[in-house]
Amino acid sequence: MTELAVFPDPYQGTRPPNRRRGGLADDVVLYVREQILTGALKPGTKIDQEALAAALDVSRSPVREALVILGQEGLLDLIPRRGAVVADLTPEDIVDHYELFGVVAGRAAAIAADTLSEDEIEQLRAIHDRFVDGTNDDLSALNWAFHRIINRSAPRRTRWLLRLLERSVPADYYEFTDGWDAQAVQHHAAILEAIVERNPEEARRRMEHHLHESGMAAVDHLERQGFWED
Amino acid sequence: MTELAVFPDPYQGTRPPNRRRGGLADDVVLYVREQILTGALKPGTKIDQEALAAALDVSRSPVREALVILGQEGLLDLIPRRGAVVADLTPEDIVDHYELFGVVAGRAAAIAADTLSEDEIEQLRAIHDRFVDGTNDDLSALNWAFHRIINRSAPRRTRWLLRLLERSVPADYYEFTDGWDAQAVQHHAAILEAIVERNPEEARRRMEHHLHESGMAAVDHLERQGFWED
DNA sequence: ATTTTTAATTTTGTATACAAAGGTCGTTTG
DNA sequence: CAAACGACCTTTGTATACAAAATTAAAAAT
Repeated sequence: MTELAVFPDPYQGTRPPNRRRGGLADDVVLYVREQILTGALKPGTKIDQEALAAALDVSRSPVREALVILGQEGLLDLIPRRGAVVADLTPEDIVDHYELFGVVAGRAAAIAADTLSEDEIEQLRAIHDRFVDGTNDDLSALNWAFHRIINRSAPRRTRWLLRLLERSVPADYYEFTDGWDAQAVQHHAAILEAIVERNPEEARRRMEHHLHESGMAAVDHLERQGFWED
Repeated sequence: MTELAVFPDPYQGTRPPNRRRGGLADDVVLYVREQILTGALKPGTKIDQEALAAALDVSRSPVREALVILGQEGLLDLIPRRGAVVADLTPEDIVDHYELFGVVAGRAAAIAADTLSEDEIEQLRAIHDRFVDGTNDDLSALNWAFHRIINRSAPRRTRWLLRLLERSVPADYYEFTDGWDAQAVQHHAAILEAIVERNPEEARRRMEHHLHESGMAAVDHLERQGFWED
């Protein structure tokens, strides 16, 4: 409709024809979140509900639900009666976010050191070995699997928060570039060791350190990608 | 409409006549959240959108947005195509939640010990003094003010998470009953002391301890209130 | 009598319609 | 010329309408 291509609409008709898992709102969330986290949508940009709906070929109902979700995630500022605006996402925000991620994931790691069964620790080691090897598999998937085993030992509310923190930050976009994967291997090895030794406090410290460094890597990568240009 | 009074509708016509701050969705969120956190709505209860809309005399549009928000807060489970159900909220969940609150507020306290100005520390002491006194003011408000000074020294994302964690848990309902206020005074004094001494790690530890004990008090109080009866 | 099938009903998800607040732009007035 | 006002247009928030999935009830079959 409008010639201002805020939503270039690469998804036109791309949605799987018949089968649909969640609702349309989920699609909208995924789309807008990606736009924000890749830097396509800059902070301060106003979200035009109508335009977004048109771009994704849905009505404003699912769009509005999506905006509410992204607002809760802190990616959008929802100002009553005047719409949604892309929230600021400064380097400080990223660092802070990963620091929070650190204290929560650290808690999970401490619990894991206390409660993981020998069998689960063995699984963890197996995944880590393939991670060290690095040639065979998708590193991102292995990284995810490693953290998953640790995190699922945490109680429900902690898992809930970890999922929330995981979603609302650039992740897949930066991981395993440059020498980061080598760093991550080191970190994972140290965490695994602390868990094997049943040392919760050390596991916590090392997980916090891991996430701290992840935050630095993320900021670094985003800067190089020109995320904060213009 | 229906004789099954799932939503007894005490709010009928109670909304301020003309002035409205947020949207209707906020009202619905407040209402349902209160119902859940006071135990009026038990875990597993299905939320009937139509009935809720009728009870609050709004349409389903704001109701659906409210349900999305409460889903994000973890108070409701939203199952696609089959609606919203009140999420489980076991003693373990409460304890876990306060533990998370602890690590995040602990981070804020550590930052406060590092960065609060002398002037802000003086404000903190003043509020604490009135808190100790206890006779003049609303303890709940003073408690809030105390934590607010500490929390606002934290970076943006941390403040965001603290707000989220604050909302989605029983708080006002239990605080300052029995001997809890005496406990809280002790805790606050210890935290203040660590901040005055510019000792971040001690401030963090004491804040974590404070929130840990708060969680215990919350569970204790909820149990006595019959929150988990039936 | 119990289970399976199928038709009817309810309830959700999505689209559309409408009212009101917000923003825009030109005009007026100091 | 700048600030203030006002008519017009846009966008949001809310209500309603409609289609499809899910649930319930009834009927049929084992």
